[in-house]
Amino acid sequence: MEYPLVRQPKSTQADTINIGKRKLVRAAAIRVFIEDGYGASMDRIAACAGVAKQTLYNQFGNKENLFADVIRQSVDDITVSLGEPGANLRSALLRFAAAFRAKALSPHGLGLHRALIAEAPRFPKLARVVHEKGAANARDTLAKFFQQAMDTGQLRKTDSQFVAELLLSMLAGFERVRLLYGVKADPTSLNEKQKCVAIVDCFLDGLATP
Amino acid sequence: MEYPLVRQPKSTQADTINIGKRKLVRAAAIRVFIEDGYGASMDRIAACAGVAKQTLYNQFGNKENLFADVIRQSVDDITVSLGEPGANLRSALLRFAAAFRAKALSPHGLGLHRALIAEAPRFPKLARVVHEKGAANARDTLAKFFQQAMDTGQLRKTDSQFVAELLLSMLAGFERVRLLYGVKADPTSLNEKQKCVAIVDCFLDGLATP
DNA sequence: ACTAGACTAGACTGTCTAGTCTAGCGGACT
DNA sequence: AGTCCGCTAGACTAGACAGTCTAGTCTAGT
Repeated sequence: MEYPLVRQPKSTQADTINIGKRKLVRAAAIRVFIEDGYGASMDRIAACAGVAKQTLYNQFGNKENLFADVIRQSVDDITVSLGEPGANLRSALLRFAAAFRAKALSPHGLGLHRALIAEAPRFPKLARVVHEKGAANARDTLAKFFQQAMDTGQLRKTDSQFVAELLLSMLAGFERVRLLYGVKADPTSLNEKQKCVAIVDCFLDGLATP
Repeated sequence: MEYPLVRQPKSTQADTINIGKRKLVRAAAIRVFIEDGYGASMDRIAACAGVAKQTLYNQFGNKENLFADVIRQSVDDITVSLGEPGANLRSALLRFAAAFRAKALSPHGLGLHRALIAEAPRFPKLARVVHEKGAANARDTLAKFFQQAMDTGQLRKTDSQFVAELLLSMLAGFERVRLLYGVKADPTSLNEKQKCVAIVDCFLDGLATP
């Protein structure tokens, strides 16, 4: 049984459509979809939003739209900023590493990832868009950053797109899979910060100028 | 519409239960589950196996059992062998890299991965077992290998479990995600073999003795 | 020939869920 | 006051699907 997060202040909107309700529905939907995937029922989302089911349909038309809206919405929040390339390469990467891992390995990030992987065959366009706005975008930003570092001789010259992918893989590869499989045990002796350092240093040593 | 892979030779078993049918069902089920995930209907699996639905229930009791059986079955085939550690570290890793990527990035491997990630919350025990027999097993094998290499001074001493995870991440991190999201385009300029070499060399440089 | 038991095709049941519909409520504007 | 319109609660429809059941077929062993 699900209970509403917030009991709306009775609605006081003059607009043709109540924007407050829309936000309420979105918040509930993201919660429920992340928890249960696309299989979650509209009844449950409505209950969880503290709203009549009809309101879901008034606002979003159908389930696909609601899912797409909610997913697109939350991908915007996922992009991770990267400092300026010049100053200190290593410390910029360390900051990025920590921020990226925090998002990718959070329950929210994992739930989104799971739901989308599961439904990618059903919603190929949505999946592509999310990948472009999320992972591919992060890769391209990193790649540009690395390209500059290569041009200024801070890194060995090589395919910048590929090494960007490599760093992202190292930051959220095996461990993300482990968490997606629901396995808690981490046989590693390192804490979060040590992992970031180890990854970034391994990466930089591998890419050092000869 | 689905058509049977093989039209059974009419069944000629005296056993209480027809083993030929069992194999037929398993083969169809793995195909269909990999394609559609756990949501695939029993009717479709039966049609695809060229078998009556009742036979599925005779053989496996219910859908959960069939799914678990089929998944467990196909994880056994996924383990990748690793040569002896002594001889040539780099070439052993290169062989491993190619074999691992071939399995992890194949449509079969990806389908299995997708189905399991989607259903991990519903089947936590199954997910844990698969992770242990698959990824965790590969990691432990690699870790043992690296530990020996560290003991003999071929690699810098560090947490062998962690670096094993790191290599696996590099081999199937970003790219696996891209494929799971159904994105075909690879902006990278490297071919499969070049990727293996680049990954292994980056890894070895990062782990080189000082 | 007869029997046992696994198989088949397909009808059937119960449940679940997306989506619709209806009746009534209560602000907000005229 | 009266109308508009989004809201609510909940009944309802239609379709999908797991799982069961039935009637009848085929094969092996006796």
